[in-house]
Amino acid sequence: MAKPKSKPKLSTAAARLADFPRPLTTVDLAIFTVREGALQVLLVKRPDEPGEPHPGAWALPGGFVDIGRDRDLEACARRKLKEKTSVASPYLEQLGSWGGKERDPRGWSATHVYFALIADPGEPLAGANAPAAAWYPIAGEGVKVKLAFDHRELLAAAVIRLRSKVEYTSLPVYLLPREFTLTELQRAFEIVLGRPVEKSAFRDRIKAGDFLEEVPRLRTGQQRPAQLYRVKKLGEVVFFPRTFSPRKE
Amino acid sequence: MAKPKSKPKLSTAAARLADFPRPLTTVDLAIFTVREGALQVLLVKRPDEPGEPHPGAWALPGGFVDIGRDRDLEACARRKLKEKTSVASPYLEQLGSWGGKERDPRGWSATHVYFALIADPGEPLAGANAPAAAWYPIAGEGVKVKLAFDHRELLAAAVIRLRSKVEYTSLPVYLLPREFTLTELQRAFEIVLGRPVEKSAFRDRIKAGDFLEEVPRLRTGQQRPAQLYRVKKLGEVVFFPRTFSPRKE
DNA sequence: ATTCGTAAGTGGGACAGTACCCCTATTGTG
DNA sequence: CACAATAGGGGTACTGTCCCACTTACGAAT
Repeated sequence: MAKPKSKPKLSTAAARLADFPRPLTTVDLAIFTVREGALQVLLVKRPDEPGEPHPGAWALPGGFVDIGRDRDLEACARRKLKEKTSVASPYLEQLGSWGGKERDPRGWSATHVYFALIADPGEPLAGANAPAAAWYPIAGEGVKVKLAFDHRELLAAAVIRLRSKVEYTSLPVYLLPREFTLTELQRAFEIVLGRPVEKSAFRDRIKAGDFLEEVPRLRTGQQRPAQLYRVKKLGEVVFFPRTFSPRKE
Repeated sequence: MAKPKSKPKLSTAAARLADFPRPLTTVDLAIFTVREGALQVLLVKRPDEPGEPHPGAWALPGGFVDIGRDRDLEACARRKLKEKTSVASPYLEQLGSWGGKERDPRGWSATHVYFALIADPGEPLAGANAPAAAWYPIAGEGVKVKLAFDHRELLAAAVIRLRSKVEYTSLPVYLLPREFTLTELQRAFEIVLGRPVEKSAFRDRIKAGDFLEEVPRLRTGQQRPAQLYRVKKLGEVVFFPRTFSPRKE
């Protein structure tokens, strides 16, 4: 099974364990929101200290798993999300894992990548010992700045997964505040998908999904007020039976 | 970011690294095929040696990442797949990762789970130093035997992912030999989905997907011979615009 | 007070895709 | 010649997109 063949046979399992140097283990996060009419991702600046790889470069927030504090990978991801945004994310999903010899100069490493959707919390807080953080708009499948490690690849995978799931799920509700209008929700879909969406078809779809409830308030503005809605069960994701607009294109 | 707060500040990144004990890192595989009219998964028997957890229990095949031999996680998965089935899998996909304090008695561990689809290779080879292996039919979301570690959960996730993707992709072609008839392919869909599929609708769907080519041979039998087909591009997976049978049920 | 502009929200009809059912033809075996 | 399974065609019904038009509700301008 997992026995190194070039070495003499060892008699105890404990001794065999020692034959396998352990990879570095990290968790990274792709945290998305909709800000200023664009899909944006939260990036942090790598520390500028001796021995740190990619000093000063932008990267996805994340870091080493702390086997003392983190009971499991998701708890680790939630901890880091909280540290970065002070937001208890309504939506957190594992994207996958990337591991290999070359991706970190400090050695063979494996990272577990999660992606989170949150409502725009405003400018990221740059506390005293908090590293510099900033929202970057998504352009294509990534951002315009260079990213540390293989984070360009991780981010691209996250963007692709997000876009593809938005085609057939209700995910974008978690990019908005708890309460929103149908038009705002439609804009969120359009921003993620990067194309316009038919109003009638969109509203039919949402109605058929039956995952929103009216809240007894209105969004007032210059024109006719809009009904406010929110998801019935926070965290719930509805799968539609068809992809979004098969007729287009 | 990932700095333990209870300890004195260290001056070098290398020293900080040492503060993070590394989790055990493994790769596990859910290898599926269609055998004897059922969806089946390959299991191996855990070694019966001192110090080994869950001795003699059935488990998903897998083992420690070998950072000397495996350039990355997928290579590690392919190596283990090859060792177990001597099959170069046409389809291998990462399912996700599970990590936590409790899942392995040897300590905090993280496993990277892949699932593979292969054509029925017959009985698994029980070589000299190869552990006992066997195909088990899937019942519900798992198998009837108890599994080691948290493998029941991993397998359930794999089965759910497989079933759900079969609703809108061409995946089952990789559960069959390279060449097959449309009826055999339909049976494969039905076996995975666990429900009958309309013949006309099925054939329309396959034709619309346009991923099969005729091979100039026929499957002869007791009746009218059937046209043999195979996928045009090995490894390709087609996504249909709708889930399989929204009208039913 | 009336009019105007704008965005919200509703509704109908054409159209495409396809699930579903039924029927027929084909082509081997016994 | 009957049988069995493959292959394929036709027709209906239903779903959901897409397009267009219309009404509603508010603030602002006149």
